[in-house]
Amino acid sequence: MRLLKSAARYICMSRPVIGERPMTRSSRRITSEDVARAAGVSRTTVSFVLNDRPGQSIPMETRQRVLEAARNLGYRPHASARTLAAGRSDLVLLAIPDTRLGPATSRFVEELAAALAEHGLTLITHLAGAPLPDVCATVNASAVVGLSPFDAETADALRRAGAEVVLPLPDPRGGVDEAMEQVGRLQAGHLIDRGHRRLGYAMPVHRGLRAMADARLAGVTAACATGGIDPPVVAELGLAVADASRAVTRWRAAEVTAVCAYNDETAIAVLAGAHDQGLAVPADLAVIGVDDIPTAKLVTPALSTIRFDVHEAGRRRAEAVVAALAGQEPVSSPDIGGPSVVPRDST
Amino acid sequence: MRLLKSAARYICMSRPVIGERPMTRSSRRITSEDVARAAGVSRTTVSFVLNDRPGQSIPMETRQRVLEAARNLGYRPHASARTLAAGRSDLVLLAIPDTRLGPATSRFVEELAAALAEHGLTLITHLAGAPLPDVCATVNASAVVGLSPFDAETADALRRAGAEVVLPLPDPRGGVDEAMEQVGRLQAGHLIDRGHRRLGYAMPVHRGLRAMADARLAGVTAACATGGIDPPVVAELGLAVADASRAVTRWRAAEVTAVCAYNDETAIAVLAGAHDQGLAVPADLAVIGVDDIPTAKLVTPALSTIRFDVHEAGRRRAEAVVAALAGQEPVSSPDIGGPSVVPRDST
DNA sequence: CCTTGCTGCTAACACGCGTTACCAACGCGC
DNA sequence: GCGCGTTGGTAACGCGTGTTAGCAGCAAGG
Repeated sequence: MRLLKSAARYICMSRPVIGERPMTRSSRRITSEDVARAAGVSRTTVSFVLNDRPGQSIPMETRQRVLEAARNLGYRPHASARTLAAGRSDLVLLAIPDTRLGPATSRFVEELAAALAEHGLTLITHLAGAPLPDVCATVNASAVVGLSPFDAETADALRRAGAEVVLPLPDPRGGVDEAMEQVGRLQAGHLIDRGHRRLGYAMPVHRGLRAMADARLAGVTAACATGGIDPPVVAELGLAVADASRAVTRWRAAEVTAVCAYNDETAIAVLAGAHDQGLAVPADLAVIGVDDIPTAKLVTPALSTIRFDVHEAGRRRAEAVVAALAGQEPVSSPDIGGPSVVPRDST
Repeated sequence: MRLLKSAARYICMSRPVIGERPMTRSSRRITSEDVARAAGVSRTTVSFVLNDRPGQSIPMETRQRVLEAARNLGYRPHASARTLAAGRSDLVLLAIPDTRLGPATSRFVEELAAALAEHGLTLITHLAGAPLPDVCATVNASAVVGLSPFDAETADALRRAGAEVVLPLPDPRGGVDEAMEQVGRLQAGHLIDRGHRRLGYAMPVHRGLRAMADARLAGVTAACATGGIDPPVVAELGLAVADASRAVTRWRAAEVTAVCAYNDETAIAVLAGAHDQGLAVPADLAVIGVDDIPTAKLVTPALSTIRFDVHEAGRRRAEAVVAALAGQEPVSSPDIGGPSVVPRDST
């Protein structure tokens, strides 16, 4: 029987199929049948033991025999077969937007992956290339997680592609991301506390960042309203000295004394612009960024910024995913956790 | 028959299985059988048409009918089933090491993903969390790609986990990465060209970067030998002003006039250290980094650096993967393509 | 007439696993 | 003896697909 099978495979192999390679080493995969044979039980029993199926009465002695056989043989269940049979995969897909991802993101990913792993889930990240729903379908992800809320259309496409859980869900209130707004509020609040009465906002030109930038700007605007001052003077700039210099000129003309930047890179561009215009930071113009990238404390003057508690954030997001997979459907989008101001020399 | 099947599923659904959610919307997946029924042919024919199987004579009319049915129904083949049946997946796993990934990496990923997609392969990236071989087994990746060569042990584990292709392979010559060495040579060559006769090397403390840093340092050392000067004075530093300041003191004591930094972030730290010591760059100390991160041109003075041609590199790497999957086993590790010097104000 | 070959298609198996229905053995109460 | 529950397991089906062997139908050649 087994002989027949491998004969068939051999014939198959000998045909010049495109992309087919002769199986030189590790000729055959170790399946649960091998484990069963080695332990002297049936495949079903192996499955029961390895999956710790509750409600089954399997004596400790048999259990040990199976586990040992599996370990000795180096058995690893075939994920696709498992997915196919169970109708669900252990994969969580993290969609990272078309933006330059910084160290904050990277740490968030690590936390998320670790927290999901504790629940037997595997995190896969997707940066670019194939459209998200396609990738989702290809890997049979049971959950898709984004860094900021998906729009309704994308969320729907992902659902159709087989994802059971999509987080964060589009915000039904109108798409403003609460956590990002909070970041903007912290930036502006810090500057207002230091006595600034006229703020600027440094907006990135990159289109992919627009949604997040708008949310942060909304927070800045809100804080200005709360503090009783005018909304910020918005200027767009790319990561170039010339751009930044132009923006600084505009702000000076509007009597702006402090600038909230979309992120630390943009903030560093503003620093360069101020330097180009011969302005002193923070005396002539204060600047605050977001992210606390490693270079933030290395530039001159050291950059004030907003830091996220990514540890907490990753863990919370993971819990939300697990809860949603367990059936608690309407989990609200968990916020990026505890942003806080890191005051340095630029404000 | 079909009725029976869905009845059975209903019963299954009604049990309170852990993590099982009632199928509210999109009750059933669209399978190739649905397409077959809609087109009035057998499932086999559908498979032949959709996979464009050569050597089958299927009239254009039938072909069109099948394609149209598939399109109308929004059919998407179930990846796990496909993988299970074919014994091979369309997934390529990109392992990104435990290092802060910069924009250069991000662009490389985009290129790689696009190039692989042209061959019907899907790129998945893995940043951290579960051990790489486990992830590889979980997604049934048919190829695993790293940013720098794997060590022999890891490569072996990946093979055992089911990966058919692992790139770049461990270098049999002794583990020095040719491309990384080339980067170091360019850095040192540039400085020697400018007349410097005594170089320093800024080594990151982060352990995960050590292998790559050693390779780059080897390149610098080689260039020094070629130029007939002493090997570089190596100093370790973290991304903090105090660290960098100490390193700069050491270099000054050794009469170093120019420093090659592991990457741009480290280089910016060196700039901060020089500033802290009241030194002028490049007059007292020249500095060159690697990566050309966006902030490199924004700091004062603008940082000289090495830029990769990531477009070319991603494409070449993708071709190597495709070739290896097609059976050409001994593909040598393709180099990161065309690094070049970007001279700015810091040298 | 029979053979041969081609066209267009299908039945049936295999992939590796989770799951259900069922079974043998045993002990216990009647 | 019979019924019944528990323990410790197994045979068999289904998941959705790729692949192969094979089968009608038809035409051409002998």
